Amino acid sequence: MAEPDWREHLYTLVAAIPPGTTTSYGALARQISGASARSVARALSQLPEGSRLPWHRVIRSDGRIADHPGRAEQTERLKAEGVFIRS
DNA sequence: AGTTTGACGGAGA
DNA sequence: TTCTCCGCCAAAC
Repeated sequence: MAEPDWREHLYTLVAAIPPGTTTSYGALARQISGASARSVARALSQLPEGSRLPWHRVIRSDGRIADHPGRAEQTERLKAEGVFIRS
């Protein structure tokens, strides 16, 4: 098959992240065959607004919030869940 | 077809 | 700890 549509897999994994916990792009990429940290990040960047995926629980491997326009919102949400963020 | 861009990661300074 | 450089990879120009 020419198209490794692992997006489904990615969505499943993201949806399975327990509240109050976080994971990283690279960690997800390692769980998905054919994906890389870059690919995962790009996939999430294209996520539609209506999706109920807890995308805010995906941060960088160093425990910081990734550089992106929704970074403020993500920080707020994580803070609301009591997640410790390296600042 | 070649270059740039980006919600990354890791090593080195 | 922060910054830079390089590798990776697909989409956009």
